[in-house]
This record gives sequence, C-alpha cells and structure tokens, in this order.
Amino acid sequence: MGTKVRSVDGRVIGTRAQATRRRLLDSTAKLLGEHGVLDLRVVDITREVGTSAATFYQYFNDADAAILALAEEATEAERPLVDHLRPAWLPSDASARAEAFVDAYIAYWDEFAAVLRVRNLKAEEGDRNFRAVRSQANLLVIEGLQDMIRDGVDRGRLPSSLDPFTAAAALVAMIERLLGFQNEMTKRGSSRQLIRDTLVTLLVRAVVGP
Amino acid sequence: MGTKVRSVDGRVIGTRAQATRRRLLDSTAKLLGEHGVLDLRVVDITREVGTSAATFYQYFNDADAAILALAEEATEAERPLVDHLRPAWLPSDASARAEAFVDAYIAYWDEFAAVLRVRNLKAEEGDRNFRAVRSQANLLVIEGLQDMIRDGVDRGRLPSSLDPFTAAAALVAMIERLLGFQNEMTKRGSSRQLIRDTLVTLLVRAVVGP
DNA sequence: CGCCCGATCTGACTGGCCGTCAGATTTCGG
DNA sequence: CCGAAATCTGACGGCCAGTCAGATCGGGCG
Repeated sequence: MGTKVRSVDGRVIGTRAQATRRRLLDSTAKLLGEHGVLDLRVVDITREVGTSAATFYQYFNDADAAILALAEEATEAERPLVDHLRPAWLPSDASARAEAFVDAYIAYWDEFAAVLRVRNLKAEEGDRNFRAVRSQANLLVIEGLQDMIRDGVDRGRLPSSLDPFTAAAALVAMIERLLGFQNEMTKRGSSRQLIRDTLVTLLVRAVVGP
Repeated sequence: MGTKVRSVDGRVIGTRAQATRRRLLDSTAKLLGEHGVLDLRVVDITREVGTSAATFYQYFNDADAAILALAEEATEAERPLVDHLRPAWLPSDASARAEAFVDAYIAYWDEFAAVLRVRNLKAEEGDRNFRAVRSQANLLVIEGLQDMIRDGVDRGRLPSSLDPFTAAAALVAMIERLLGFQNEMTKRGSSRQLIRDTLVTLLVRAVVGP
C-alpha cells in the first residue's frame, strides 16, 4: 500500500492526524455494529471520539467515505482466506480443507459483519465505489473456487452445465448470506455447528463432486 | 387478511385515506428503487405524492414502517413461488421444475429487489419486525426445499451430514444473494442465462442428488 | 528557552429534514 | 343544506449535515 493517507483536501497527513483518523474509523465501526447504518450520525461518531464534527469532515467527505475506508480494510483482512483454497482441494482432503476454510470465513464474517452488510447494500444499490470494493474482495475467494470447479468440470466429476465462475460466485454468495441468517436460524433448530457442517458438505459437493 | 388497514392512531380508515396510503407506499417503493434507503426522505415521498409530510405520519410512524408494509406485501407476492416446489421434484422432472422455479424467483426478485434489500439489512441488523417478515417469507420456500432434501437424505441419495433445514436455508440464501450479484457478474462474463443455468444445476444437485 | 509556522482542531452558523399539533378542509349521512 | 367525522396541512421546535474562519497545538530553529 504505497499511497499515503490523506485528508479531504489532498494533503498527506502526519502522525497526530492519522491517530485521529483511526479513532474516527474505529468509532464508526463500533457504532455501525451497535446501531446499524440507518442510525449512524456523524455527530455520534465524533462525540464518541471526543472531537468535533468539523474534524470528521477533514478526513472524510461524509459517513459513506468512512464506511468505504472500513470496507477496504475488510478486504485486506479477507486476503488470508485464500490460503485455504490453494493448492486445490483433493478428494481425499477436501472435507478437512473445506472445514478450515468455512471456519476461517465464519470468523472473518463475525468480525466485519456490520461493515460488510453496508458494503453489500451500497454495492447492490449501485454505488460504484462500494461495487469495486466488493468485487475485489469477492474475487479473491471466487477465483480460488473457480479454478477447482473448472478442473472438476474438465475431468467430468462435475456437470458441464456448471459455469465455473458463476458457480463459484454462487457458493460465495451462499456462505456469505447464510452467515447473515445465523441468528434467525438458531431459533429454528439450526445450531452453529450444524450450519458449519452443512456448509462444508454443500461446498465439497459443489467443488469436487459427490 | 381480515385485519383492516389502520392509521397510526388505530382508527380503521376509509377509501380516501386508503388511496392516500397506497400512493405513499408506491412512492416509497419508487424512491427506494431509484436512490436507495440511505437517501430516502419522508419529505421526498410526500412531495412525489403531492401531499404534506404530516399526512405521511398519519399512516406510518416513520419511513421504516412504510418499508415494513412494503416488505409484507412482498411476502404475499412470494407465496406463488411455493407452487413450484410441490409436489416434490422427481429425478426425471427435476431440471424442468427447478428451471421454472428459478425463473419465477428471478422475476420475483427483479420486482421487489429494492424493498427486499432493505428488509434483509434491517433483519440482519437485528430489527425484530423485519426479522419476522423475512423469516416468514423465507420459510415459505425453505420448507418446500427442506422436505425434498429430507427425503433425499432418507433415501440415501444425499449425505446425512446435510441438515435438511439448514441446507434448504443455504440454498435460499444462495439464490437470493446471487441475484444481488447479477449486475456485477455480467461485467465479468456471466450472462443472465448462465446464472440461471448454474443456479438450476446447483439446486438440482443439492436437492435431489447428482 | 522562546518564537515561529505549518498542521490540526473547533465554535458557530446556515440550511434542511424530522415529527407533532392545532386547526383548516373535505366528505357524507340525514 | 347542515353538522359531525374523517382527512389533510401549515407552521414550528429540535436535531443533524456540512462549511469556514479563526483558535490551538507541536516540532524545529536560532
């Protein structure tokens, strides 16, 4: 990451300012987790940090900009997940590898859920910046899965009506979304453990075949 | 639905008021689709209808309440989708039935995307009312899939590590979410047709086995 | 040590939206 | 045509977004 952090007017900022910016971001993430985007107010963010609203606008054009910055950080944090996908899973170790992957994904999701939800909403509503960030993040994982699926199709273990890229995207979508369902599902008899195991099974079957 | 439409103060409302309420809902849906929740302002909704903000608050406690009402309407519109799931798919007709189901789901999603996105966000952020609405809507479809998966597991066509309810939820999650990805994916070479076919394949394999 | 200058922060203000209420307007049965 | 009930709205207090001019801070220099 060669690019320096800058204030709204384009100036490269010093250590004190960086610390302030960081506190603002942390506060934003915290409030996002506690009350959701719709109740996020710049005034609250700054109150939490003990600074003034004007300071916030020195570093971010608006609340969205701060969330976008958090989403970019989340993308960085997603990078290690890819390690679980390379080298490609073998029929023999697929279950174990898939388990490790799903566990890592769940942990990742738990940490960044609030930000990712907003990122996804804004992306789906058509915001260019959020789309770009989401694409980048998803592609990390999608590409790993895609390669395995393509291989499976080529070797005839998977049906050719499966488009590797699309199927990989579908799997990522499934994992991501199911974790959002979690709370609701536990109320209907699905334990976290069950969710994990089911996800693993579906993944393995879709990626390396039955 | 035996319950009459009521104003905020609990009074059952007449025809004129119902018409006004409907126009407010339609306007809300329209603006939601055009600009997203975060830019939704009660003032805009009423301006669009040519009425005053005070009128809006006669029928809804806040913008959320209007969106919730729209989400309930969306649940009603989802009901017919279940017809595609009963009677259970047979190995022989599974592809065709799954195709019809996915097509119907895509059409449904296209129509209500804006509202469903907000419903899901609010549900995931923990709002009780939106959770209830989403659960109800999802259960319609989940139960149909669940029955088929349970049957598949019982007959040994599907692995017993698949929990029917959880797996069904995962599939619904996948479909729902993938449709949200659509626009982005087409830019990466996934056509709408490809998405449909891949979704159908994954569904059939997960529900009736390979 | 004390001054200076750029970096950083903030008080104060304008404009706009939220949500409420009292009163105006419309509707409708008789 | 009248009066009561239903429906609508103008106007207002309060809160938040976003801006700007000026106050404050902190490190380097003589």
